Amino acid sequence: MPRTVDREARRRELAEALWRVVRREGIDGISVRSVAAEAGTSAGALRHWFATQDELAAFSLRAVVDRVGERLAVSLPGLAGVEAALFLLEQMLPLDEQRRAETEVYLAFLGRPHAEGPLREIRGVAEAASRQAVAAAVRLLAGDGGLHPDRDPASAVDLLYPLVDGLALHSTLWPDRYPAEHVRAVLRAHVHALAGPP
Amino acid sequence: MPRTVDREARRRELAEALWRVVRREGIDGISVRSVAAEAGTSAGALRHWFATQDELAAFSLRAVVDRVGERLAVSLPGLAGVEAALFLLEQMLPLDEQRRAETEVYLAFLGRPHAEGPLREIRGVAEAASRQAVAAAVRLLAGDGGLHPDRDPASAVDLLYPLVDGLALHSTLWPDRYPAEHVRAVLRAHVHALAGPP
DNA sequence: CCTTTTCTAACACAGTTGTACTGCTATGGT
DNA sequence: ACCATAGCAGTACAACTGTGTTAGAAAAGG
Repeated sequence: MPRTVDREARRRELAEALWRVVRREGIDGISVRSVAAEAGTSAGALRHWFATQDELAAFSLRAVVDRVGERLAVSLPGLAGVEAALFLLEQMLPLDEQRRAETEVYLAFLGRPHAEGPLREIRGVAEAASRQAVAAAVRLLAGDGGLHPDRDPASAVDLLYPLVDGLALHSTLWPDRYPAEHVRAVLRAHVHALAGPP
Repeated sequence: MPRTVDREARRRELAEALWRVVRREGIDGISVRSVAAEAGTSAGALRHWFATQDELAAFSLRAVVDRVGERLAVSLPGLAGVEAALFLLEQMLPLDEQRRAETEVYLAFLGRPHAEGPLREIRGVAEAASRQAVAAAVRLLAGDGGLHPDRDPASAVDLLYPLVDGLALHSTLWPDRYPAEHVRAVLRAHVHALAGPP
């Protein structure tokens, strides 16, 4: 048998090259050739792994979404109540280099609101997952006295969810004005306030 | 002298053609030819008004930002306190067709966080203006008993500002899941809550 | 060592892109 | 009436794009 390569790992590797191009040059910077060069290979080789450019883009975006999803699915490291909820929410914020990369790439793919096709579908999944993660965080709060009994969990999610994405957006676009500590502080302040009466 | 055209109006007209292309096909849909066709003219004519594509893009984005800015600067129509604050904040949300168009176009230009040049500068101005508008809204609240004395105005802005942009983001990307009424309701609920103790 | 499979590079090609340039048209001042 | 010129269309061109095609290299089994 001929040489064999870990197929999934290879595709992931090429997707990461696309991420780097997107972060450096924006979504317009993506081309079969530029991504191939970034990955240290050729356009022909890239085509061996992804039949079309759209397939590469879809795979790359899905890889980002999956990575965040995996972090969200992991059991919380011995935390409970408010701390557990914050841990969960912070998985969706650009608080370190890895999460910043994820947010930037994801943002780059948002420029076409009405887009159709696989990319739109992936975004739809990501959106639903994000909202569910926020809902899970609110449930963690509610189960541990972190949510005041007079507060409606659904309303708490309605506010917390856009707040999280808004913070992610600002911190990604203006990391100097809205650094990780600021994002974390605003989030913590609000989550702690949820323990009080409305 | 030869025939003369309202130069600024003509440029604005072409910018609006670019908006339509961006909304229909996304930021990638922009090309000298596609925008010219959308405006019912030729690529050569477009070049007569904008030396380069970047100049056209910058002018178009600035036009969006200016339009929102003008609405924010207009004196409030006989409102005060909470209602005035809400009116101000709602100018930045995609609550009708015009504002939805603005938000979509602006979002389309956000895909390159680290971008440099005029586009980045315009975005910087828009970001600062948005934040100041939110701060103005909070001041309106504070001056009319809409902000509880135990609340810190700066903290209120720190939360309200990303909330507004997060709502705008969600409503633009998922108008079906987050329609105008939902956005308005979440915003009103939070602003009214600011009158209570923290 | 040799065969077979997998992988890669290189080239080909048609289409699109931004920009430049040329010349035509119509208009307002003289 | 005349014509200088703003406005515009059309063409040209080099660069780059995505996608095919083809031939060769690399590696694991016999």
